[in-house]
Amino acid sequence: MVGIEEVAKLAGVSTATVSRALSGRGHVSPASKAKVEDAATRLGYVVSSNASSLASGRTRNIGVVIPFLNRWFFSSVLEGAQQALLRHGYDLTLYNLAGDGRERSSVFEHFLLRQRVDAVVAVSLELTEHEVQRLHDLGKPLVGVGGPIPGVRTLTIDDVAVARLATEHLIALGHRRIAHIGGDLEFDLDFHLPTNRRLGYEAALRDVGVEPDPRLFAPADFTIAGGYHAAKQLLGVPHDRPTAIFAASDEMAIGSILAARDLGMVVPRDVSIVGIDDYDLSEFFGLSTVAQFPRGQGEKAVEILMEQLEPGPDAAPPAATPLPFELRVRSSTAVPPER
Amino acid sequence: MVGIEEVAKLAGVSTATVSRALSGRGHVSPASKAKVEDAATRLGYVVSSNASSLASGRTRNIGVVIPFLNRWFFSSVLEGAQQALLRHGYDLTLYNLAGDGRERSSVFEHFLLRQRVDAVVAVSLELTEHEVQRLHDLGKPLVGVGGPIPGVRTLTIDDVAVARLATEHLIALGHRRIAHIGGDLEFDLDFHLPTNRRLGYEAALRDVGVEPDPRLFAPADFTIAGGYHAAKQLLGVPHDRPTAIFAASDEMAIGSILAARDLGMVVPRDVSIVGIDDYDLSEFFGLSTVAQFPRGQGEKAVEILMEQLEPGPDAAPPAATPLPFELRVRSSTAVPPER
DNA sequence: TTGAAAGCGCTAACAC
DNA sequence: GTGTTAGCGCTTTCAA
Repeated sequence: MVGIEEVAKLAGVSTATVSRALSGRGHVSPASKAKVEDAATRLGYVVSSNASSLASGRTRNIGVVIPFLNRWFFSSVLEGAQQALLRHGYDLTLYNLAGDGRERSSVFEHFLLRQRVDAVVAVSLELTEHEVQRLHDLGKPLVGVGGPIPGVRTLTIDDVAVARLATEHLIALGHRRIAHIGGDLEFDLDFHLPTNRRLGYEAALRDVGVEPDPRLFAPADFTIAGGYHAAKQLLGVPHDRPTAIFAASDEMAIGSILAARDLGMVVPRDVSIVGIDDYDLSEFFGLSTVAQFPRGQGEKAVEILMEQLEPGPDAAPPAATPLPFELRVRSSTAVPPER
Repeated sequence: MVGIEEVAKLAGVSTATVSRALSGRGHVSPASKAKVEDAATRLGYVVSSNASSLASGRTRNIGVVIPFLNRWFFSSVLEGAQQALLRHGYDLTLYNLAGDGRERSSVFEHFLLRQRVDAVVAVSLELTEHEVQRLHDLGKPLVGVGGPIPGVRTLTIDDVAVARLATEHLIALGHRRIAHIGGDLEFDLDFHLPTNRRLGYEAALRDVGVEPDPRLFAPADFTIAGGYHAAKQLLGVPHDRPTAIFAASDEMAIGSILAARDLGMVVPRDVSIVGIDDYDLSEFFGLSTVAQFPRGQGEKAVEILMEQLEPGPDAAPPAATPLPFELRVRSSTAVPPER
C-alpha cells in the first residue's frame, strides 16, 4: 500500500500539497500539481477513502434505499442514480428494504449513523418523521424519488396529469366507455399513486360529461398477471363492455392485451388499451402509453444531492421542476368499434 | 455524534474495553460487556465505520460489480447477495459496469484500491488476469457468479447439463425435430454460455441418434422480442417445421410462444416450447423450463466470501458444489402433433 | 480481563 | 502557494 507520504517524497512536496493537488481543494501551483499527479500515477497511489473520510468528514458515498430491485421502475431509477454518481466520482451503497419493517429500522439506525454516506436517496419509501428528522439533524441531505415525503425534496411525476393525458388520448379517439385498471388499496399506502391516477382518469371523463362508472374499475397488483385477470373480468361481460382500457401501469396494460387476445378480441379493433410507464416490453407489444423516465429520475435525484453537497457557483435553489412525461401512441389504441 | 469515549465513561471502563465488548474480539468479562452494551444503546452509539476501518483494516463492506441492473438474472443475483450481506452485517456497494471499458477500468483501479471493500463479487464479468492479480495481491477475496474466471472461485450452473435436460424433456415426449434458439456470437464472448447450451442440446439429440440440423438453429439476443423474431423464422417455414423449440432463455421462449400464437399455432398442441431460467413471467405463460436460482447464487457467493473473511471453526474449504437446477414442467410442452 | 497509548492515512487550520 | 502539525475516532499491541 503506497501512501501519501511516498507520493510527497517522490514529488518533492509536502503531504498537504499532495492532498490539495489530488483533491482539488485549495490552491496549488500548476507546476507542483503536475509533479504530484505524475508521482501519484507512477506509484499507483489512490487515496484511502477511510482515512480521507475520517479526516474530512466526507465519504463521497451515497446511500440508496429501495424496496425492490427486480422491477422495472426501481432498477431503472437505480441505474440512473448509479451512473450519475459515477460521473461525480461517488460510490453508491445499496440498501434493499424488501423485507419487513424490522430490517428497515436496523438499516436506518445503523448505516446512516455509521457515517458511511454523505446523503441518501429514498426510492418509493415512506419515511417516518423521525427518520427524516434524524437525517436532518446529522446534516445529511435526503431526496425522495417516487412519492412525496413530507418536508423533503421529492421527485414524482404528476400522476393526476399523466392519467388524465392517457385517458384524454382515448377520449379524443372517440371512446366514452373506458375502463380503468388501477392499484388496489395495498399499493395506495405509499404515496397514493393509484388514487391519483384514478383521479386523473375520472377528471378527464367528467370533462366530457361522462360520469365514471364504478363497474368499469378493476383493481390489480401492477403485474402482467394481475392486469390479465382484471382485464378478463372487464372484457368478459356479455353486454356493454368497455371499448377501451386505461391501465395504471404498462405491465397491467400488457396483461390486458393478452387477456383481450385470449378472449378472441383484436387490439385495437375491438378494444383500445393504454398504459403508463413505457416499460421495457411496451414497444414490442405496440402498447400506447404515457412514458415516464425513471432513469432520468434517478439521475436527477443525484444532481440535486450534488448541488447540496458541493454547491456550484450558481447557487440556484433547485426549483421544483416537474418531471417530464410524454404520450407515445403506438398500435394498441384506435377509434372505437362501430356499433 | 456520540463517540466511544462517552460510552466508555458512562460504562466506567476504558475505550479499549468498549471496542472489545462491541466488536466481539478479545475477551471481556460478562459484567463489563453488559455495562458497555447498556451504555451504548442508551447513548445511541454506533461505531464510525471510517475510524474503525482505518484502524482495523476491515471495512465490512463488499463490492458487487455487475453489468446490468434491469435484467432478471442480474437483479436477482444482486438481491440475493444484498440480503445475505445484510444478515452478516455487511454493506454492499454497487458498481454497475453497463458502459464501455473505460468506465470499467476506472472503477477497478479506483474503488478497489480506495480501500472501500473487503472483497468483491463479480457477476457475469470477465476479469482480466491483471485485475484478478491486483485483487489477489491486495488480499481481497473475489468470487465470480455466472461464468468461470480463470483462477477464481466461480459459481455457474452447468450449462451443458441444463440444456441437455431441457432437450431430453422434449425428446422424452417424442419430439425429434427440435429447434434451438441460442445466443448470438456477441453473447458468447463472456463465458461461452450460448455455446455450452447449444452443446448440451446437440449432445442430447445425438444420444438418440438425431444429427442436429443447423437449419433448426436461430440466434437471438436473449430478449422476448429477439425470441419472437427467431421463432417466427423457425416456425414460418412451409415444410418440415420443428415440432418443438428449446430456447436458451425463458425470455426467448416466451417470445417464441407469442410468435407461435401469431402464426395461428396453439402451444403445446402444434409446437412445444421449453426454456431455461424460470423467469418472472414464466409461470404466467405456462412455460416449461429448467429453473436456475439466481437469488441463491448471490447468497452463496456471499457465504463463500464470508467464510474467507471470517473463517469459522470448521475451516472446510468450500467444496465446488455444483449449483442446483430443476426441470419445471408446465403447459408449454406436450407430445408432438400426429403427422 | 483490563487500561494506556501508539498509530491507522489522511485533511485542514494555521503560519509562513 | 506551501509546509507543519494536530487531530479525525477507533483498534490493538503491550504491560499490568
